[in-house]
Amino acid sequence: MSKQKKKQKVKKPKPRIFSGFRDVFSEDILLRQRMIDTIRRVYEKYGYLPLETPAIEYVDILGKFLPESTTPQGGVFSFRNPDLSEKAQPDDPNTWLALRYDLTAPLARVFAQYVDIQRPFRRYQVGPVWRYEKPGPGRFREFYQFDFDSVGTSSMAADAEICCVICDALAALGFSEGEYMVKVNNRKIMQGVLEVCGLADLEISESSQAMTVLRAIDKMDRLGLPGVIQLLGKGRRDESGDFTEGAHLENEQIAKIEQYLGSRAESRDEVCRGLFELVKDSEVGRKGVAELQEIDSFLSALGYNGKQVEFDPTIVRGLSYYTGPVFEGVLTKEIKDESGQVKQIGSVFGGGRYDDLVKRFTGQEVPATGASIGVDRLLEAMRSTDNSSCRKSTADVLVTVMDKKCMADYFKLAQEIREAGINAELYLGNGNIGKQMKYADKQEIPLAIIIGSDEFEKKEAQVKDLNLGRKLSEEILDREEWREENPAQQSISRSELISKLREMLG
RNA sequence: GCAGUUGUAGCUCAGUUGGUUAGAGCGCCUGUCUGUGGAACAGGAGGCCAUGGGUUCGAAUCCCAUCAACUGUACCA
Repeated sequence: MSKQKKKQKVKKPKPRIFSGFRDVFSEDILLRQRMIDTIRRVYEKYGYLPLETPAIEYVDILGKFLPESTTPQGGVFSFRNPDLSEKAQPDDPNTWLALRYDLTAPLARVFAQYVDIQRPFRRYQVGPVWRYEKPGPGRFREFYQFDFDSVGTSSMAADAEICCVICDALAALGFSEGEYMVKVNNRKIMQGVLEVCGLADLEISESSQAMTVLRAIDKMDRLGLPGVIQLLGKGRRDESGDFTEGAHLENEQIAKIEQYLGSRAESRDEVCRGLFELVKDSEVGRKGVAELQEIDSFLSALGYNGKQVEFDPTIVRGLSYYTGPVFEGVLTKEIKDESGQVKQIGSVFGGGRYDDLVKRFTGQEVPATGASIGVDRLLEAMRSTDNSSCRKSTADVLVTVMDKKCMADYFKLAQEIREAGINAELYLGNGNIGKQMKYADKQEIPLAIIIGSDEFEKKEAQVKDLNLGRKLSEEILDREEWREENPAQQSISRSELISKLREMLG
């Protein structure tokens, strides 16, 4: 007795899940799978090859390309290497492991590690990455990225190609021209602008004024020009009363940057000309403009117009390792969220040129460029815009069980249907026929087959179109009517069953 | 990280100036309906009122702490 009491006192684990992580169910997975397949076909059309790398890397592999960063430990899930005893050398670089937080750093490692890889090396990779940061709506600590990169080429053709691939991928997903846009900028131009403003005390370091300026520009889409100008000057107080310290620029400098941010124009060429005027006194700046012009020439030759790819000086793309052109694939379509508020989806692709990433391993210059898609975000966008007509179930047909003694026959029928290339599920539960219909309805299985003793005798089968029935039921008020009409159901001889199923499934 | 708001059923929320047995809608299960989904009607299950401490004769309600969520902001490789 007392033993039992003790047993009951043992705490049962509460089912729960760590913040920022989630369970994903069939509906979402099926949709994601389909999306990934579509994008993969585009990547492969351009000749990219698949690569897989492990979820866990040594911390220094991921980390230290940001020389003075207060990260990475902050944003990374890291833990002790269990192979090493705690007494082992404390500064052994193998001591700490971490979950990868993107797919680019591991790519650089692979390239540095396998020296004999044929260059240029073009690969795509999809998989989960992990970041230890505050989760928000549509922002998780574990999420999928789908990258493609060209390593070992400094040609602007590679960068132009990245833009093409992003366009093609979004088009393949069903977004039409005008619903998406690739925005391109160049880090060299930004550096040129900073130089022209007399902020050339780069190397850009974590807390420098130049850095604060870039951060401010990066907020353009959210705060708009007035907010950015506040941040360039003294600072900005937000709705909650929190104050963000500004960059304390002189009015003259702010004016220059304002001019820079305003240098948008109808055509890419025009943007380039405007930017050139602005940074012509800076060597890097001129180089950056030249790069953009080269990209423009390729894109124009291929027929990618200004509605698909535009040059946008407000694009910053974080403060990361980018050294040249940077890209952002945005969805311009507006969506409504649950509360009916109109929202912009915004950026779904991001990337750029990172010529120094491999160098930190080998010392060798290995230019590279690429982009990454935020799979979950794009998925969310597709769900709320439209074009995801994915159901929860993989089965096209549910074979119901009327008479359990005939289970073998039902089983055989299901097999027969499968052999004809149609996904068929045999009902394996205990419910009566009503339960089984309900099951098919809830699972969103489009068709159900009913065979009882009558049908066995006549060599027939009842086939019910659940989707059609659901529609018809809206007009039926009375139970009797509902039952007698048996909506959307028909008798079909066994010999014609398969072809009829095919026909009904379209 | 900082600031504000909020934690009551699976979900969305009521819950009086502290008062005895904690409420609704939706969803779920069962039946009306023994070979047919929906609707309708009837019934049922489901709560340590986030957690821990205080104040009080008495706390979902008041106070403190912790945790979590949401919003803004910062950071974002």
